[in-house]
Amino acid sequence: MARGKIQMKRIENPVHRQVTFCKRRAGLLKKAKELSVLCDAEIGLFIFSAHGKLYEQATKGTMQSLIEKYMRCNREIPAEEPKDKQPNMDPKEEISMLKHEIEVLHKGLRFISRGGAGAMTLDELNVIEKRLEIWIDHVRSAKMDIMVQEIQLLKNKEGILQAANKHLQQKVDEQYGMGELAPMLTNNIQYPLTTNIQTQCPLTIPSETYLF
Amino acid sequence: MARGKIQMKRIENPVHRQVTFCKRRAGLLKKAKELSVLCDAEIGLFIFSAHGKLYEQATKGTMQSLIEKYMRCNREIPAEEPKDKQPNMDPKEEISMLKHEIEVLHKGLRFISRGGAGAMTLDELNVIEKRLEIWIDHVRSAKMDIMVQEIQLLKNKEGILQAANKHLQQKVDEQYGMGELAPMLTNNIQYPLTTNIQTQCPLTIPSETYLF
DNA sequence: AACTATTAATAAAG
DNA sequence: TCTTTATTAATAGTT
Repeated sequence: MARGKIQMKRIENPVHRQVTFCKRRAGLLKKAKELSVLCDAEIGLFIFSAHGKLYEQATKGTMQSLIEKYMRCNREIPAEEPKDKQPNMDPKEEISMLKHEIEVLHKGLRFISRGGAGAMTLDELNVIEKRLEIWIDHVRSAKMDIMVQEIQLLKNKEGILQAANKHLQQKVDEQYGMGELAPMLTNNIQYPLTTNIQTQCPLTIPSETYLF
Repeated sequence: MARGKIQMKRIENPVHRQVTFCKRRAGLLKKAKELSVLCDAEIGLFIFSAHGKLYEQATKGTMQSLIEKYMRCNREIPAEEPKDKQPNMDPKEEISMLKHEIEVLHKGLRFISRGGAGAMTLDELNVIEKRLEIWIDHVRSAKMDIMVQEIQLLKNKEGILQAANKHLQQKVDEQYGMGELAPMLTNNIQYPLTTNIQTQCPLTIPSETYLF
């Protein structure tokens, strides 16, 4: 537009590039403003320099509100509203429930925000979300394994005890039947079953203690 | 810039305004592109016409990613947790408010499960992430409760069986001791313990099946 | 930064 | 709307 035309490609000379950036940036912001004023349009414009510095212009309101409007426009299907499971409920109880739900939520948010200091991209958040799920899975998996193991142990004990019990009951029955029938088995078999079993579980699993 | 200069105010003639909007919009988008190319800048530009139609341009990547970058740059003050502004509030209004908050979270979840095709802000995604954790917690809580219950049940069974076993063992010992000592107890007590206990667990808990 | 020769954008008209 | 055209605005290269 002056003293000769230029090629539409990256200006290699850094000084020229910086100067042009300043000039054209100003021009672009100005034109955005003009378009907004002249034609009653809402315009959001942000420019990141090559070094990452931000220049912005939001006509009619804040950039935030414009971005929200932009988001709304880009959303196709609003999807249906989730209905209440229990339509009729005590209002106080309902408030309490909802508050608790939100409170827990905020607690979690604080946790995250303390760790993941501030700014993250969608991809980063996706990764973290996956990580969280994986972490939760790992902890849960470990706990599940332990609990399954414990359940199996208890079942085994139960089986052994029942077997022992059966034998003993049989013996008792035999003893009571001695009046009519001669005893068939008198070999004194030792049942160590009642002595070696530990009632105590290796783990306590309080129902209110979870991951965090 | 042609055939006379114009005042920098809204063009009242609708036809003129529309024409100018078309022309200047094209010009602005073009200049944004040029600045981006020439100076290696990232530019996000969106224009809403007076009637709400959206025109946009995002150089170097998607508008979504640019908005995220913008959000990051603007994230100096994280803003405090929104406390309850009005401690005493109309219950119905409060319920409505809280429900709305939760509804937003549900909306976000739907977004995620659909595959993240739509557009969301970083904050919305953060909320969703928290929501996922809460849901995982709820499901886990329910499963934990069931398992704890089951373990308790098994422990109880074990106790009963051990008690029965002990009694039976005692009886057996007494029977064997009859040769030297007269039987002390001959009342035929029935032990229903070995018959009523169900070995089958009400739930199967495979260690590889988790929440999703 | 300021200047200025040129080019680019565009207001008004067709 | 699209094209043309007269004019202004933007700006590349220079100081």
